[in-house]
Amino acid sequence: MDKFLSLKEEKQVTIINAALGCFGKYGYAKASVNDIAVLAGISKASVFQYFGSKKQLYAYLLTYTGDIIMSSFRQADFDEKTDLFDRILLSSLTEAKTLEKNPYISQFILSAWTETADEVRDILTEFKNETGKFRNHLILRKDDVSKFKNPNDAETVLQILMLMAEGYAAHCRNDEKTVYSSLTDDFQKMIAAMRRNFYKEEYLL
Amino acid sequence: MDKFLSLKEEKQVTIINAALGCFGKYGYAKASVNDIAVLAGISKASVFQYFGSKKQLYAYLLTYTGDIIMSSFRQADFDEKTDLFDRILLSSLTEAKTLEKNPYISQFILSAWTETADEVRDILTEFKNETGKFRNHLILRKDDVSKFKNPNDAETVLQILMLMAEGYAAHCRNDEKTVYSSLTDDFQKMIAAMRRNFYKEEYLL
DNA sequence: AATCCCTTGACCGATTCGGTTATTCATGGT
DNA sequence: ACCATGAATAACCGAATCGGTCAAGGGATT
Repeated sequence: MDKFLSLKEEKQVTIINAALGCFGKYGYAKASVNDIAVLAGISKASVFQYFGSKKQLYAYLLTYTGDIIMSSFRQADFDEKTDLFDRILLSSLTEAKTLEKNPYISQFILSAWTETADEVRDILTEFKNETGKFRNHLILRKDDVSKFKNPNDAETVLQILMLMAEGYAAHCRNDEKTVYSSLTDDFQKMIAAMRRNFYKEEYLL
Repeated sequence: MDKFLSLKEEKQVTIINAALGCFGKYGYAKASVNDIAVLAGISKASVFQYFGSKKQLYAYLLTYTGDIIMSSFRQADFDEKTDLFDRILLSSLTEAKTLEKNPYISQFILSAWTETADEVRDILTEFKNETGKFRNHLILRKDDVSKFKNPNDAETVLQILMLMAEGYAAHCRNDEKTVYSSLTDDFQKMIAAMRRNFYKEEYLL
């Protein structure tokens, strides 16, 4: 795989995105190496030259995406943000930025979690153990609840935001032409409106 | 295809769901007739016995799902509901009921809209023309806006609800074990909370 | 012009593709 | 008990595609 790493970065990104897209869309079994090669604009033989085998390519993508997710979550320190909406917003912005550079990462990871192909079962269990513990940042804290006009709404709002995030991700994935930044602006606007209407006035600053 | 229609309904549903799931998940080219047969618990030869060819099966599914969508939308008359939240809720309930009976319909239709296989291009354009005009029911009306404490929030709330619906659909699709009715309860709770916090008090009854 | 390395068209055996056919199986009438 | 009949499928077909290999180009560098 050092063969692959010595390529110029732009070509690497093209190939990686092609592979992420194919595996993410079709799953391991149905995604053929030829599909990936054609989508990346190179020959099938080159893919094997770079990665050795289909399984090794898949394994590389797992560690690649795993590293990106980890580092982007480490970089944005959630513990500093003490407000529920701020944490939600920061999480979304982080994810949007990652997606902008590499649009197929979330799709790939999502498919990896439901992948059942025997050939990659071993490396998948390893991957799941490593990354299974991220995303505990969005829990509802005690001091969040008290800010709501009606404290019972806190749990409901969290569910709303979760659903929105899912829909947002699905939306991004389906529409490649979408400019992420503008969508993110809309998302910020929505969250601001929610906070403005659900919070007690003294917490609106 | 009369061969297929003379089967007992339960078996029909099983086969249809298997086919919808495979086509929806993989797309026309990658979904093989064998996949569908195995998933439905029948032999591949039977599929050809029932539908003649892969393309004819796909065409049947298009009209099948198209009819279901149309009739379920006709049945729930949206024009009678004059409130934005009521219309959203009714739309969601209708969709949830349809999904409960046939979980893969939305996935199939979604994939059909991005299908590019040459072999089914002709029947797809026909299908898109027929069904392209439904779903204009969720437009924001003039009398909705005035109910908001801040009229500017109306547009934002509509976007939030759209995102939630997308996330809701994605959620339903990924988690088969989910009891739809309970999820629908949660959804109702969320919408109620939104209305309670965004509307002027005189519209809360 | 000889060397080197990267890329790829052509090819391999094996599998799977959409589709067909001949056999098996269940069932009901006699 | 027997057979006739229709439904379901195992076995099969040629063609295409699968993951993977390899030797023949092609473009630099010396």
